[in-house]
Amino acid sequence: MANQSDTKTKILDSAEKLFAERGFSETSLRLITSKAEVNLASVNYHFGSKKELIRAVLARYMDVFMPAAAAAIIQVKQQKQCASLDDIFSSLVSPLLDLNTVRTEGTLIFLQLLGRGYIESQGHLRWFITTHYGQYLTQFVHAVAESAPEIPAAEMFWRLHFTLGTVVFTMASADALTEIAAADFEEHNDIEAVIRKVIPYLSAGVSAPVG
Amino acid sequence: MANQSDTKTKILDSAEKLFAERGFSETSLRLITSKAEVNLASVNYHFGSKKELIRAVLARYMDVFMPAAAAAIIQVKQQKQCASLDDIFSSLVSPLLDLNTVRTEGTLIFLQLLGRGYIESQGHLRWFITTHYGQYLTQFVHAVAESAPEIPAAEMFWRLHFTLGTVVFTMASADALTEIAAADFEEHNDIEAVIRKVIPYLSAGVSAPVG
DNA sequence: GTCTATAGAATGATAGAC
DNA sequence: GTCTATCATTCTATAGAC
Repeated sequence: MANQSDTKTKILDSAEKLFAERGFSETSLRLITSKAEVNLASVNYHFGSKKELIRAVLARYMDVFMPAAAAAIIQVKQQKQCASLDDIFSSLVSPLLDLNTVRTEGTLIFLQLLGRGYIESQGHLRWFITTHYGQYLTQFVHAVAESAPEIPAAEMFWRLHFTLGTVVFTMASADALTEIAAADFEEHNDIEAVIRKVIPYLSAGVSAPVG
Repeated sequence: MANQSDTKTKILDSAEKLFAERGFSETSLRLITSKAEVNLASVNYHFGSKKELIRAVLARYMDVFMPAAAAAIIQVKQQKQCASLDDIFSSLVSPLLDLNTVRTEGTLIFLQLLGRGYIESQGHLRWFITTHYGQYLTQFVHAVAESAPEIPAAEMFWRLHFTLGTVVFTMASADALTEIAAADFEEHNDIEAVIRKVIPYLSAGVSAPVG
């Protein structure tokens, strides 16, 4: 009991980093436990299975981010009666960057995990996210729809998924991209700089004239 | 020798489908050969290894698509002296859809493979693409940059990667998304419809005012 | 709660007969 | 060029001692 949460946390810390970098199926429990310096069997003792470990890793971020994001959106809608798309997207920057204070590289890891989960999973993660955090997602969709009332709902459905794709893919390759940008353009971007770059792109895309 | 290309083709046909659906590492050689109704050992006989099979699958599409895309861009630039971003992106639609005539679901499979390759690979596929098809990529980047001269080169680098992310992510989840759209909005989209939907989003994003 | 040891299943790859 | 048989490795998961 003494070191329970210590071992559990060591596993989570080690796992989230490796999952974000290499993907879920490319990361073995052996790698996780050796980096965490705990015994292989402890994963199954504390989490039951690899699948449940994956969900626990994601939940630790979602439980922090989702309520914070919801509060930020409510706040921006109170301050401006007609919040723009840029306002809505920008309001998410603080909750995202606050994840860096919770854990080293928290923002990057969270977004990479989200991307991996969306693309890799055969459904169990998508199901986990929508059933556990569906209320927040609905709230976000409504806020965006309000800010771009000229876009029909069906079109908005597609554009929000385009947006998710842009963010998730960018974050999954963020390390490689910042490296190339540094070499080719002598730009030195951290995660916040990348987020700030992507927002104008997203806003313009979501509110583009309907073909 | 008699059935050489027959077996080789059966393997490629079976592999590309499975790779696109499930990803590379989630697809075993056993699954590929059993669906292709060939012997397990034939993969290593014809391709040498799983890695080389993956490259061969991608190359079969790239060798068709890349020259066609290059020709389409040259053509649109000849017809209009000031081709817009929309013109450039739209010129790629035909080469993409022509892949459907080469193979059933060719367009979707190609784009899904591209996305999987970009995200999953630890470098060998990215290296393969840039060394074998780098000339085409450079040409494409130049064409886009010409059509949006107000965007600085470094910013354009980022926006083109945002664009790539949007496209490959959308295609990787295209099946799920069209299903949801059909259920929720009674929209029935094929791959061409999805491509036509994404182009305005991309054009607006790439040419968005620089923050 | 943590450890060793191992079961049990799956994988990529290959040797060698035909 | 195709087959069977198998090797060597890796993986998740668990039983049982401490």
